[in-house]
Amino acid sequence: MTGRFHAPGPGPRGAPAACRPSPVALSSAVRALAGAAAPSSRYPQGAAMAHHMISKLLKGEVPVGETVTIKGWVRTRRDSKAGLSFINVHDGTCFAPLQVVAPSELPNYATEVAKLGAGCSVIVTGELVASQGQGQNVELKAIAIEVVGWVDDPETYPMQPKRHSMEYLREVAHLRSRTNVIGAATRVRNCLAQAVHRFYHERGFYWIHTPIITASDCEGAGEMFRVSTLDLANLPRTPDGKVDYSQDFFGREAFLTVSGQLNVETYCCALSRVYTFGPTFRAENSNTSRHLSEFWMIEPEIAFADLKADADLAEDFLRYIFKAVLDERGDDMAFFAEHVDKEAVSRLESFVESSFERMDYTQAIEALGKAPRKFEFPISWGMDLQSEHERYLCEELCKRPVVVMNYPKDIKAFYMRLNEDGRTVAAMDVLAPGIGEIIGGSQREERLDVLDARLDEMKLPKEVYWWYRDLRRYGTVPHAGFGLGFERAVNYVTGIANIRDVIPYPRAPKSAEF
RNA sequence: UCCUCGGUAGCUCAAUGGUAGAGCAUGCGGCUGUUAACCGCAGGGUUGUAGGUUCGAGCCCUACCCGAGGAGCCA
Repeated sequence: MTGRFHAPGPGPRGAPAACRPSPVALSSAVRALAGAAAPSSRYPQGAAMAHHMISKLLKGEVPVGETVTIKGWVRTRRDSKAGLSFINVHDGTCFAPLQVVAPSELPNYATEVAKLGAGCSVIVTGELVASQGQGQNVELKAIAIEVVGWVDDPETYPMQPKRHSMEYLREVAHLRSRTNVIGAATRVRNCLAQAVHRFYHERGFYWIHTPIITASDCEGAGEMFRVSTLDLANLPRTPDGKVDYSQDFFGREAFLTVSGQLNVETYCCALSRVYTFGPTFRAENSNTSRHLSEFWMIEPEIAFADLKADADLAEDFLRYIFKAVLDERGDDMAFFAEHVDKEAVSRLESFVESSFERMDYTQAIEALGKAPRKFEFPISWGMDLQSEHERYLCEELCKRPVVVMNYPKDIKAFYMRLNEDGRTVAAMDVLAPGIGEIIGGSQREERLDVLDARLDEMKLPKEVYWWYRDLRRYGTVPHAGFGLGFERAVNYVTGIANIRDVIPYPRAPKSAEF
């Protein structure tokens, strides 16, 4: 792979350096031209931003006739013997590239422009004009094209102007961000993340930065990654032969967090409405299209709230962030609908207009019993739902997201609130078509005696939960929350099937090259 | 981790146990206000790795590596 990290310079068939115009001289001319047309803003514009984003040009924010400068990467070049070339340049600010029309009169046309190919970086100054061709409203009639970086060996440049498989793109993760599909997924992901913060900010929630390193493994959600500075080849031992963690960095065992929930509960019971949004780590050996070893999770927690309020919040929340994508990323969503998943846009549109189906676990079991099809695993009350059952509920029975509530206590975590019936807890899962469980949440057990009884029942040590129990001793309140797997939400929105394609650098078992 | 399927040119894929091919990409030429342009020519291969069976293996067998789909765990 190191062979692909070439020093910048002309390609083997590119122009020799002596033939090229001085980049310094051209750059200053370009800056002077661009400065006059710089977009206005109430915030200062740095010199580095003294050029135009392609998104603004295509949106018509700059009038035709203006002289503008763009900076970006070449997608394709088509030559016309009428004495010009068409160069599609993208800069990531929107889905579409801008078509640059390069006349053969350019001083570096034969030596450089005619040799441009996919991946080359360029700075183009020219006049914004109405397009004579189909497919775009405006195009850039080039006055000067500066080649900033050549593609060292076009024959082995991994990105071609064609459809690549998602599996292949994963192998070139450092370059796949230049493709249509990953670029679109990146913009949608950002749109969702911004909408998450906006949603909570508008409702008076505080973003709590819960710790990434946790010093106890009492979080109870599966395998954890150990954090240690001990020398693995020479571990300190206690007299009875065990590893002596008192000599480790934190003086005790430490791990990467699998959830911010327990920590954020303490802030909830003081600031009322809080949420976390950060990375989460699971060391499970999961090889599926829905699991990552490192993923991002959003965990709101609300005080003086029950399970219904929790489900209401989940619904409002998802509707809000999906609406944001429809409002802000129509270009990218149109691409997903055309090339990735036909339903991508219509699914979101119906999502923001309709409510979730809600049913109790007990009702779900009944519905599954009446299902006009056979399941590989028969289901009965007290069992956890299998993937096939969840899929049936949301994909076939309801054909939209379903909130399943009030599960048997024996299949759920210790902190979930025990219901009046004594055999179920106030837990909920939101199941989305094609994804499965996208949200898991619950009302928390706020009664100390009931919590203690649950800890005993599940043989969990009370000592390590001392601070969590304190919340129930000092001014306890009913509270509830949930966790949304951020990447699963991006999968759902874009229609991209594999979770490894909606995060820049996926971490999974045997997979962390980049 | 388990089950199933797969790995052939830069990419996507063909090839009855008998000479390893196409499209796209790349290079060169032609043509054209073009739109993943089009036409022609050319270069490009230790068939995932290591063994084995056979006169002969891309194809059959064994092990391993990697990937995909499904399952479990979960978000």
